[in-house]
Amino acid sequence: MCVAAVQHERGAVSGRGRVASGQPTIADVARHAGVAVSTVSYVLSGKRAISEVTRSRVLSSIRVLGYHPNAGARALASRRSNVIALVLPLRSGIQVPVVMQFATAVVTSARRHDHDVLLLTSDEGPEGLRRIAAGALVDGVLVMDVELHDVRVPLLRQLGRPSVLIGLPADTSELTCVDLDFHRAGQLCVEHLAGLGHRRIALLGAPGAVYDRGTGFAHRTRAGVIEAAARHGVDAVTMPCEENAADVHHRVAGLFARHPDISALIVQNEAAVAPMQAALAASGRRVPDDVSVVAVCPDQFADHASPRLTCVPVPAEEIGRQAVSLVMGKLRDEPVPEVTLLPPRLTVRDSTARPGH
Amino acid sequence: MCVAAVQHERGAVSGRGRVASGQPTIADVARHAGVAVSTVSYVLSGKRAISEVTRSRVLSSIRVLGYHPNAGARALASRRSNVIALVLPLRSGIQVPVVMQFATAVVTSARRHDHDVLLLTSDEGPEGLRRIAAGALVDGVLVMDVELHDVRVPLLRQLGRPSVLIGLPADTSELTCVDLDFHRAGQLCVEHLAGLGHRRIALLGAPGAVYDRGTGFAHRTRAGVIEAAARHGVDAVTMPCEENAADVHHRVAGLFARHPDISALIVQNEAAVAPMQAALAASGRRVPDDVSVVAVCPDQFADHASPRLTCVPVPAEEIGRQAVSLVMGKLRDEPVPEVTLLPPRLTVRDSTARPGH
DNA sequence: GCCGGGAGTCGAAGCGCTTCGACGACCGAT
DNA sequence: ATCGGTCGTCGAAGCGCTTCGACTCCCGGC
Repeated sequence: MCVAAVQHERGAVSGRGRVASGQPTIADVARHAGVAVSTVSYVLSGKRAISEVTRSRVLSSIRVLGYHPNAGARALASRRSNVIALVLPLRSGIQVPVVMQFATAVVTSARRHDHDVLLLTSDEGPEGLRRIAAGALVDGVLVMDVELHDVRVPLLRQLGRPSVLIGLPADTSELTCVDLDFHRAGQLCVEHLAGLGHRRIALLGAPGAVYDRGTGFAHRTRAGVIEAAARHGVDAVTMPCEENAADVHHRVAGLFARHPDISALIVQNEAAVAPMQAALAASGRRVPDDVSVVAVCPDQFADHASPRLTCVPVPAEEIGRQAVSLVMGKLRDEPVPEVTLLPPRLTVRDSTARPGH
Repeated sequence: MCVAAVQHERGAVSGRGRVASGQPTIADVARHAGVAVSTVSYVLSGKRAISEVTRSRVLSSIRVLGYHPNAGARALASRRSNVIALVLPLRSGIQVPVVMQFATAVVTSARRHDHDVLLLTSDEGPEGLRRIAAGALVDGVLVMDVELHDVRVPLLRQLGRPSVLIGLPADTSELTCVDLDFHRAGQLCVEHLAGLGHRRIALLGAPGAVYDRGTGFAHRTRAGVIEAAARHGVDAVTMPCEENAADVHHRVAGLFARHPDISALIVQNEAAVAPMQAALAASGRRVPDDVSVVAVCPDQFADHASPRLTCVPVPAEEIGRQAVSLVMGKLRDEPVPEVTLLPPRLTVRDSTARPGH
């Protein structure tokens, strides 16, 4: 009906001369549909009852005009940006594919909750978090690669915005954390190997730097391995392991020199798997005939290796999904558990067997 | 001076009863510093001259109150969100570490330009782009993993927001694109090998799916290899290559069965490097004594392999930085080149040598 | 026939910021 | 003295949206 008027008003008399953005606004939609601005808003948000006839008229106007609500205006008025921050690590010792899977899962899940994801790297440090949160750019924060005594933890506590940590700091009070139960994962590996009859095993863990900075998952896996080994009467040697072929070779060689009777390896470092296989082959040991191998790594990776690896998959996608739904819960003021530990499971493939044939 | 008044007004008489957010606003800063709101704004933006004494008074009030400008309000008023979108691929055949490096570089560079990064995955498709851009959530868009005939390209052309593509579509008119000069990279590999005296070489390329969907870099590398091979009188066989050990083994075996005299391999698929080394070792061929290997992959990866690989690094960081500074240029309305191709360079390491000793 | 109450809609008041025009003060040039 | 011009500052008008009353119908219960 009054499309012409709309055009006229926007074209000629818009504001005090500022350039119009070209995008239709909610007012344009209201005019086009012959309703009040607030009605359009309620159609979109569903926060008040709207008659079916009005609703569909508004929706069709929206479609006709190609209207998309302005994010800034919406954030300002509603105090919700519909964006969550994802803080990713980018330093050494991270498992790139795991991080990537995780990020992907977070973005996908966030979209399902009608949120977008703002990407931060942890090297901006606490200041970046504060900027983002205090400026109301994001409604909530997901932090990955949390250390036992992470400097960001106190900040998160008093930030006034929902946050979820991926990984466990030493003190989880007043926080929300998700992670794989790495302690249990370590146990599972040992139990599997012990069940097969192995009596002397080794854990090739994460790079040294990861232990040093107190990243929880590395410590917890090691603890699980040691604990279960003791419980099953298995001898377990553990050592960190860098991500390059040279160090892996060196470690493996040294390991068998000192403990020739080791019959199984647990590998936590995905990047170490291939070099380790090479090293074993070079020393004339076959998998699984001479040495069994269990990996803690993405399932797909283990499946593509040769031989296919028995592994405890890191369910990056599941963790990502959980993390998102936990922040969303907190955004709705629902109570959420302080710590969510996902149960690991062990997938048996071709790299483990009874020792000594 | 009037801190008490501030407290009082915000505490008791704030608005019509809506809860105050707790964050200080620009009005609080203005009051605290005893100046007008606009003056604070100009101190922050530098868009008008402000006396030194006023400026420092305002800045100190900002520090005292812990003021952070509200992103939504700023975006609304200035029509700038100071956020750029980064569209990442998450499908098969992508080189995860490269993507990660790239994302990292983008975030870091964006921060240097006072922008944040919103992460999108390409599986939301064009609709996601439209939503983000039309809703003014972002000022500009970076799109990775562009195909030759990408559906998003027409959309980007008419989006009304600056965008930069990483990778080259078939038609680059009215666009801005950055990429490594993969054609030249292919040539470089061949030239290096030809210079060493190799006469029969093979390219183990990207996974088949990557060629099929017309991702530029794979085609361009292959073209460069073929072209340079012809020019140097070298026989070149090219074939796609999946990312799992089984396919690599199979490819390598088949290759040498058909062409026993091949003395050098070019590998484009980072994930194929390790399995390929294993396959060569299994067939009793040593690198570089029996077969030379050149990889197109991240430098760090090549340096950590054993033997250390001669390679043409993919300068993900550099591309990321370039992409960001190109969008920033476009945001400032500066003219930018349509296509930016970064020159590749070849790093000689231990995996290439003259053929037949 | 009257009242209470839900359903459906509207108008207007912000949300916190940027930016434009205006204005006083002060300068040097006429 | 007078005029024009900077410099520094202020006030106010939005930016496009959400949300809170308030208002009008209309229906059922008594």
